[in-house]
Amino acid sequence: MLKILIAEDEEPIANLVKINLVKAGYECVWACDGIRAADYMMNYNFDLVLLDIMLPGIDGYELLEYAKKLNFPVIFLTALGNTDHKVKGLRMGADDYLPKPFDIAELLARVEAVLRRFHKTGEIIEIYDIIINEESRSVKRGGEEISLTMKEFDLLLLFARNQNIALYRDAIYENVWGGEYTEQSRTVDLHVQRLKKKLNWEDKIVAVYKVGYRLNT
Amino acid sequence: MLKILIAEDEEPIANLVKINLVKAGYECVWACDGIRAADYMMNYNFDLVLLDIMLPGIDGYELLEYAKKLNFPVIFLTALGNTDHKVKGLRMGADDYLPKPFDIAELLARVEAVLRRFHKTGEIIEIYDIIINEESRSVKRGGEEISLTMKEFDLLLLFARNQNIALYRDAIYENVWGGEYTEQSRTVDLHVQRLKKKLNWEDKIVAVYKVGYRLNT
DNA sequence: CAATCCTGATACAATATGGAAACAAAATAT
DNA sequence: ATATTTTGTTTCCATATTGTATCAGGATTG
Repeated sequence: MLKILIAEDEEPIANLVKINLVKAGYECVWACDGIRAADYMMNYNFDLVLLDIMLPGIDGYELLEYAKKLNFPVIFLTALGNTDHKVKGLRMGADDYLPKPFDIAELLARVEAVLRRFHKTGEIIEIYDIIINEESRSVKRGGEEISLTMKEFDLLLLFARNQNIALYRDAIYENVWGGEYTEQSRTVDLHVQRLKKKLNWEDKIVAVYKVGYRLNT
Repeated sequence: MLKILIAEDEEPIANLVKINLVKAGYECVWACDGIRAADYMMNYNFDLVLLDIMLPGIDGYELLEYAKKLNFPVIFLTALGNTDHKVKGLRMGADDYLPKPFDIAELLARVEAVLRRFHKTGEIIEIYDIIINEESRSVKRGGEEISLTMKEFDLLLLFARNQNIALYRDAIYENVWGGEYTEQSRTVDLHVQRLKKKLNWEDKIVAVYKVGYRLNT
């Protein structure tokens, strides 16, 4: 799930933002001053930072610089009409800004736009203790990469997208291999077995008699 | 020189914008209606399009779509307060918007920001202990310059902009070399190897079997 | 419960791939 | 013009991957 840091001192605004972002499916953390914001950035990984430029504690521009150094995209919030702030912020590498008071629909649109721009939206699927990253074609368990071959990865992706659904062999074959499935080929079986072994999922991907396989979650 | 298309029917506004952009060092072309704008886009290459959404001739959203298809970044101009337009435009892939009447300083800042975002202008990227300076086309590690050839640098830039993403060989080839990728060419592999060796990144740029390569960060 | 049909496991063969080195061609500098 | 650097092709080779064959053990069905 995508994680957003809200650095904003006015609690009502922060709450409004948080409620709407959570509703839209993001995980939110609120920092009510500059110190806390810096602290969070130091210790956690965020996909986006919403930064009020007039924050008590630390200068907003310093925080902006810090966020950029950590490669967090930043949308900063500022009072309407204060062109100086807008301009300076954008010059310093903020990825967007939002003038207060803002429209929630606009906030969401901008958040989405920035996340898309930063490739944060590529599909990432978590199943049990495994994280599948489609863009990087990598699979990790507790930070450790599990090396899969191309077919194995495609197969896993198929299962991940069809959890708890019994997949027919011919469907699997056509999805992963692309050609026509011939009855007596054991290719699918073999690859499923190899995948199961690599992931230690002997009990999670199960054979469905006369049909194919299913990933239980 | 960077080339900007101004699609705007009100001549005074168009002029104001043009004068200021030219002063800032951009080359400008003015299109006073949708037909002309589409015509220009078809025949010339722009680094940015400023698009008034309420243009006579062709629907602004259609033009937006067309510009995105041609990979031109778009900032669209709209009357203040019209959130619907803002949101719809951003959702449709506009890269920014500017509410009219706008401040010239803000216009310039947004233009710069979008151009920067689209790599139309110099950029500095840090990865591990390496600093990549796009403008000077130099790469440094702890103050020491690492001398890369042109292709190596372009390749590194591509990886730097797509960290943790598995890049297909054909995509790499088309990005760096520009032509059509032929299956049996080992050019990409060779240059990746040379780059890895020069940077001591044997473990950071990894081969993704049957796909291409990926820079892990 | 037995006959039959699946699936799991293993071994092995074939194939494709990426790393490395050598070399040739083209571009650039001297 | 010559030397040097950069770029791209070719070739070889170890190795990863993929697919087939085979057999043994289970599940299913009547």
